Amino acid sequence: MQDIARRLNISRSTVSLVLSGKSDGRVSEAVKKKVLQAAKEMDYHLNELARSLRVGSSNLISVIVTDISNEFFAQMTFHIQEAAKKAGYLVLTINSNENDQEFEQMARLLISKQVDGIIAVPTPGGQDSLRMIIDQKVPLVTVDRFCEGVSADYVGVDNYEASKKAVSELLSEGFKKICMMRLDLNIPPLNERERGYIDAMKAAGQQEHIAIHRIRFGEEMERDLLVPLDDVMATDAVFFSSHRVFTEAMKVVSKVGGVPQRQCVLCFDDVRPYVTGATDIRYIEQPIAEIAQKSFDLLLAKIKGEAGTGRYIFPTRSIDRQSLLK
Amino acid sequence: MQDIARRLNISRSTVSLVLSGKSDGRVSEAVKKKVLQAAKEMDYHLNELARSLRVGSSNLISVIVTDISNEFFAQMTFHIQEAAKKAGYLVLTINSNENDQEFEQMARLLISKQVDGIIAVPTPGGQDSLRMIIDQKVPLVTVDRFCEGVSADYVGVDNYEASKKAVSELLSEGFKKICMMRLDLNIPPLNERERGYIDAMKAAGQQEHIAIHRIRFGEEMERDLLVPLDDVMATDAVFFSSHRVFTEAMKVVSKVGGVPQRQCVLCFDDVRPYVTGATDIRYIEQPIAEIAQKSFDLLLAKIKGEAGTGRYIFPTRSIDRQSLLK
DNA sequence: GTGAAAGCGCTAACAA
DNA sequence: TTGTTAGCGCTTTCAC
Repeated sequence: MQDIARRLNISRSTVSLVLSGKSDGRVSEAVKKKVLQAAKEMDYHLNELARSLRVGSSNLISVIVTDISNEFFAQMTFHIQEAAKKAGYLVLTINSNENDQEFEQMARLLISKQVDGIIAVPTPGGQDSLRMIIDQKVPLVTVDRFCEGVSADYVGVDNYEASKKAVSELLSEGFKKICMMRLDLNIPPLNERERGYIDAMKAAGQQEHIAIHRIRFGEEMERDLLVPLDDVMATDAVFFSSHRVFTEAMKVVSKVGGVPQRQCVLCFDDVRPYVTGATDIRYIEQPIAEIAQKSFDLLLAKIKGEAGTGRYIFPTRSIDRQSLLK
Repeated sequence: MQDIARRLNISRSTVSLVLSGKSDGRVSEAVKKKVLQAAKEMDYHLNELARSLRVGSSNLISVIVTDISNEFFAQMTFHIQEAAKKAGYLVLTINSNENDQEFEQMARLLISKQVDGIIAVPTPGGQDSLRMIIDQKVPLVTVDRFCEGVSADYVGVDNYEASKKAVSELLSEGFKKICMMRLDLNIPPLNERERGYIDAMKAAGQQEHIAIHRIRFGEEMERDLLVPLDDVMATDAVFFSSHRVFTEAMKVVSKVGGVPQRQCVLCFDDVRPYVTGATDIRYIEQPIAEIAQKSFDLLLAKIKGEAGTGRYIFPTRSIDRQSLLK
């Protein structure tokens, strides 16, 4: 900047004025043109770091998910990024790996980096980290998992009702023995989905068929999937409480020849691409794009200083065979 | 920092020394302890922006993919992020949406943000943007797609050989009429995979059965998939040139009852979770984790000033029915 | 072992 | 319309 000022025999502030687009009428057109010209010739790129330091905002936000390679979070992140791009923000994506310590450590690092805001999927015991973020006056929006006792915005769906409804539909179609497979993570959405399943089964008088298989995430995953396999194969239908457990289960099942034909599969989150054969697969759809957009809008409002804290629940849709075929 | 210095009646430089861990023997233990204590009490977070400005490195890198919601790129990004985390870097993820202008614009923004390096999946016509990055002396590693005429590191696989081999295997098993479905993007990996398919068909004397369906990405996708559907259904096997075209095709096929049982499906990239039923599904596996790790290692070496430019080709594996079952 | 002072590249109030 | 100046929060050399 100094360089281009010297070259044109003008001062740095004039150059700054032009380059940051605040020259409306304050700088003559002639000078303006010369500055722009010189900047292009020298392939000059403004140092945003210095600008951020000076003006006190980095135009950086962060999205902390448990694992970006999880399809649901990957899609959510994509939509947040596109919204952020339009508003002039870049996004740092972080994986917490479901780990409280990692979450906390990364949150501290982000605060150090002076991010303007954070959209986070809380880890199971992450209340303290969330509170720390709020204490540091960094705008925060939580998404997907509601965190009790933390006064941050929340965006998500009604997991209980969605599960209950979908399982009830299965029951009323004649699938009686329905078991559930869920990850062994103590997080609200999975717990809610389990409650929904249980209540649906009870309401249909099928309480003796309630069977919930908890799958540990990580090393033990394959074993945990294999152990109850015979029981699972013997049911009328299987309710997978999330995309991740479904895909992992399918990898295992593929080794024993796939899902039995008469069996119905219900899953939380879009599994349409998995409908390759005769298997009756259905799913509960969350409006990911809307959730992402809302999360970003809320964050932006918070950054701008507007906003009060709230909870935003989006509707889900049960996609059954019929919906799939039309 | 000033605050904590004042509170302890010492100078800012001493505080800085302690907090940045450069106090080895230069600061007394007593003072050190007091500083650390005070920092904790005041919930002090170092301003990395200022540090970056001063020392001239941001500890930020960026990964530019076409679309983070694409499973292959999501996984690649995950592994890069974990590698970066270990090395003390945070990563800005960007979607180019296969668009040269967006890529260029984002690259400029990243340079402004003073990122220490960029790992990029080039867009079809992105040579100029890549050259610009190199001219600005920002370390650059390209991945997945080789970009002719740009002297940047490249990490990827041998798409031609992998396709040729997998298609040949299918042919030798008796699947004769094999068609290929690919996205209508003019990018090296897809072109190479097509060449591999064609050469395999020719080598087996099946040139009259060569049929390549180009699917446009975006709005027209569903239509492009629907139009050749009857022809595709009539083949012995379908070779999908990428994960994305496969999943999109499956969404469409699910509406007409799924893949015919006698038909075999071959796909580039891991589709194991899709093996839900009787369909014979196979795939070509890229070692994503290794590719990601290598990309980051190369970038880090470049950042550290070591490194010469090179191409790194990783081996693929054909996963057939047998491998799937063991 | 500790402090004073300069400066990273930029912006913004104020002066000219 | 343009220039001068101070300072964002940190690191680092050099003197004490």
